[in-house]
Amino acid sequence: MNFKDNKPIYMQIVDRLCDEILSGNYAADNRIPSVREYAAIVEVNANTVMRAYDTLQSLNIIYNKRGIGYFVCSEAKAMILEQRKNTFLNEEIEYFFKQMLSLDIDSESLTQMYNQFCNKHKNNKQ
Amino acid sequence: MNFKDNKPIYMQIVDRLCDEILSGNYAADNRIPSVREYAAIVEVNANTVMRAYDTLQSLNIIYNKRGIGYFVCSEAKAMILEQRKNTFLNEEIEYFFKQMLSLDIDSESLTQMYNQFCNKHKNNKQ
Amino acid sequence: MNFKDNKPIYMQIVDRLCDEILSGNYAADNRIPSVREYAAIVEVNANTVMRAYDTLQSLNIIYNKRGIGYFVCSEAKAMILEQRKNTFLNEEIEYFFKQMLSLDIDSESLTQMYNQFCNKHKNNKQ
Amino acid sequence: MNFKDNKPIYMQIVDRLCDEILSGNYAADNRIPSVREYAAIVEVNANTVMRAYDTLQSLNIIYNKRGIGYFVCSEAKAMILEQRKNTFLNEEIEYFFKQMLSLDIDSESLTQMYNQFCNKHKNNKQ
DNA sequence: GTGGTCTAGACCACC
DNA sequence: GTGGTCTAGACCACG
Repeated sequence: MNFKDNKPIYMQIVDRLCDEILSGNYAADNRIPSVREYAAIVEVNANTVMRAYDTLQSLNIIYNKRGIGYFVCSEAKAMILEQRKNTFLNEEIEYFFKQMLSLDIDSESLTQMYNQFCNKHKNNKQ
Repeated sequence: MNFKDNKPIYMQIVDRLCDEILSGNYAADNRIPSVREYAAIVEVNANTVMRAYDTLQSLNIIYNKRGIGYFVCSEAKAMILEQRKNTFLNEEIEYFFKQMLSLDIDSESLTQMYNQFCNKHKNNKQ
Repeated sequence: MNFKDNKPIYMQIVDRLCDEILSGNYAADNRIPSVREYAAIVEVNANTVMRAYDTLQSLNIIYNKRGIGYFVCSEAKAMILEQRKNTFLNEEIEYFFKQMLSLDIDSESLTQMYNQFCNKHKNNKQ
Repeated sequence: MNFKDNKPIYMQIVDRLCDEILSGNYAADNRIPSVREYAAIVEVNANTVMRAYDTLQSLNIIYNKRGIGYFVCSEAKAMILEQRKNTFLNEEIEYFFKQMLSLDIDSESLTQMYNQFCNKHKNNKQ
């Protein structure tokens, strides 16, 4: 896995696991790979994965069965979306709008760009 | 000044100075406050402000007259806008649209939120 | 069975078996369930139950007849009570009293809470 | 510092720091020792102290000023007491009462023991 | 100087 | 086998 270096690796692992859960790759109440397995997958130290799992656990996205492993919470998807929605609405959107103002981009051109983006995205999927 | 946790303080100072330049608070070829003065204003270590000034200088937004102080470049506004436009269009907007997609926010509600934001912003200025 | 997180599962099984012996559920010199049976009852790995039985054996609370099963020692109840009394008086009570002091809980409210607890406990038994 | 081994070291550091805050050793809005300093004091790896500080921060007992250090929250004492009261009332007291029941200790003898404990404690302080 | 992240490797309790 | 804790040491961004 390729990590960006503007964000801690363990947070990028958190993001990745969340994506995998949202995509249905790891379903509710299913076991996710062990710390060591996942460390091998993403080619990272086990401690770093442990920290990611720790974070996810404190966010109620995964839970631990002692001696067995980590499992996806039944409400994981909802938790992830809620989590993301919160930071999006509370932090990201304001900064984004400020940028639009200072760059003099009005809502019409924004809508236009968004539609373009959606179309491109659709085509990529097909 | 209140700093956010997700961004280095010196970068937030850079942003703030850019905003002040754009707003006309510091005009082209005028002197901006000394490092120490500005450090007092924003209540921050002088080294941190120094680093912000350094950054601004390397972006051709301010320049230094040794022994006198820092001055706003004549093309500062243009530089800032170009700078912002680049990172906005190349990096931020894509991430932002992805978030919208995954959070199921359509362009109408986005437009709505933007209009709200603009109104709030106007009122704050008055 | 619901296990708490702050104590090894096998110790919680030890506690539970002791409670069952004290309550007369398993009488002296009677056979207790096989490791596998008990593992099924409490929904736990057989190894974990094995470890609990091991512990109980080393405490002279149960004994093993090879090929037949585990049996309650004749002095089991006495052993359990002695055991508990020891750790209670030597370790737990001091910590408990310290907490009360630091949390400013006086003996009157403690008595009150205890009476409440006893009433609740009675009702549960009925 | 002597650590017990029935509890993770970093949690014992958390406890110790809380005690020091309660005792007034570290007052509200004052800086506590740096991670490395504290590691030297308690003779432990810096990572372990870092983890303790992390925990305390997530409990709103200390906060971080970037590049400067950790500081005691203004409401730290209240947070600690609330925290401790919660675990005491929710977890410890029930176990304690169960022990009393099974050991046939009534509330009178408990009160007696508590008074003894308090007297001993007073004498130690004098 | 500060914290923060990461690695490598070890040891342990527990399941 | 699992996670959890700890150490030692490194590197880095930040103030």
